[in-house]
Amino acid sequence: MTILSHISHCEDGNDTNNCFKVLTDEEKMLLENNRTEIQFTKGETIVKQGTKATDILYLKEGLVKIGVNSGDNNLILCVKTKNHFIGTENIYGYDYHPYTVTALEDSTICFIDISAIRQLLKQNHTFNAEMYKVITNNSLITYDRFFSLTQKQLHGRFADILLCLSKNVFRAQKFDLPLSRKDLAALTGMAPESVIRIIKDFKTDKIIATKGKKIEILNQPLLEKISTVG
Amino acid sequence: MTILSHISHCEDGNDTNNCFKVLTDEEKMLLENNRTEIQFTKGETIVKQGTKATDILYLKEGLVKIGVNSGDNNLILCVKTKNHFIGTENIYGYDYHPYTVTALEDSTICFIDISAIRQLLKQNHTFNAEMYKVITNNSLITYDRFFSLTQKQLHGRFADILLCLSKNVFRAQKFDLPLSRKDLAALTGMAPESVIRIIKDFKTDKIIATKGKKIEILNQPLLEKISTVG
DNA sequence: TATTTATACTGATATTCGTCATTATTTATG
DNA sequence: CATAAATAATGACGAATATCAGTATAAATA
Repeated sequence: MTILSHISHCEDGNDTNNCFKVLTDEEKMLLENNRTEIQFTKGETIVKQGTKATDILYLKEGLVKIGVNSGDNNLILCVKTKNHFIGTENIYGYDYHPYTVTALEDSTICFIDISAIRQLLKQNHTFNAEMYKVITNNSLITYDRFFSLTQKQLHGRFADILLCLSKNVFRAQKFDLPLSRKDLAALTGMAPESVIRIIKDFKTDKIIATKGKKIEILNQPLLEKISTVG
Repeated sequence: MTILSHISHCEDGNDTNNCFKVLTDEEKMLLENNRTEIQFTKGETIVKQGTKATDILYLKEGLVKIGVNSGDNNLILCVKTKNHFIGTENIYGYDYHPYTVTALEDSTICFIDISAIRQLLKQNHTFNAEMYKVITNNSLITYDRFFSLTQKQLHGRFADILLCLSKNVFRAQKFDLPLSRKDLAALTGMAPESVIRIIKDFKTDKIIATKGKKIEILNQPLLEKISTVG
């Protein structure tokens, strides 16, 4: 399903990163004193592209989409699950949010002051190394999606997203889809009508089954094949 | 031309990074003792996707392409100019080259031992911060290209690449194009025939002029407009 | 619960773009 | 220098996919 071995198409909701584990109690307190925890309800905008970044985000609970928009064009770079950092681009070098983050489910976000993050990166090299891993993983996921969306056609792209949602985001064959058809379109770089048609195709071929917002993967091997064939 | 203010579509060949400037003499020696400088001629593969990474690359002189391939599909993620790091994904977290690096012009590459880089990141936080900037910039460029290739159609995509080559890579209205039509196709996510047709279109509209490998931008404002309109 | 509004779906049509086959031109090689 | 090989260019065609217009369904709101 992917060009990069080991690297999946999107974030993994259960494999938490090790960033916090490597901190001393004192360092944890520093973090604690420099963060604000805020609840967002489904649909709410968490940060908006172009605004000044003063914090690094940590998704404690929930699910969000990372989107880039310009005019009518809409692109969802990726979907982030709980226990992931968001906005690591703003740690050093760029002071504005490069994308819009929106809650797909009710979510709990920690806003961590950038200066606190910098302090920790400076004083705890293991934390620093873990942060590199987080950022590197982001890059690899982006390359993989870049490849998928530019080199595969509709069915392959949609197979990629379905596999990612099933394997990494929900870790189940059957799950509630929190994304609208329009979201799925922005995530796969196609028109919403195309999304609908592909879902229909996959249903007639017994690859998936849907009922309301529920979606179930019936034939994963075939989906994998569609993904690789493109 | 881009969704992210300040951020251009590709690397800038003249704005060198500050990574080395912030090192002490002793640290520079550490680097000196842990690097190997190798010459590559045009067309040579510098590192190959999937192979084990033991070094971080620094392009001292020349021009390279960063490509991802799988089967027949070919994608050029970006073009890197001199004075840029390559393979920062391998600093921590991932031990294999995620892409193939190929020389577009005769190039001089420094292979820097990863452990030396890690040592410097650990002991010199300013160097560390500069490395974050390098990596962040890479991410932003990738997002921008991601957007271009998935949201714009052929003419818009090709305008983006032309503007990038002119403004950032060669810093001239007129330059020798070191990329084949096939390369340009892989860079813009289209068929080589489409590249040829668009070049023809741009020539009939007096937007560009070509002569052999030389290419000249005649109407940059219009090119910018084509880029934004998509 | 009725009414509006947003989302999902469908079919017909148009367009963009890739593929294929062929020829010209450049570059590499004996 | 001649020949082969790679690259570039062109036109005809077809496939993939977007757009549009319309309907059905679900969700939000009065």
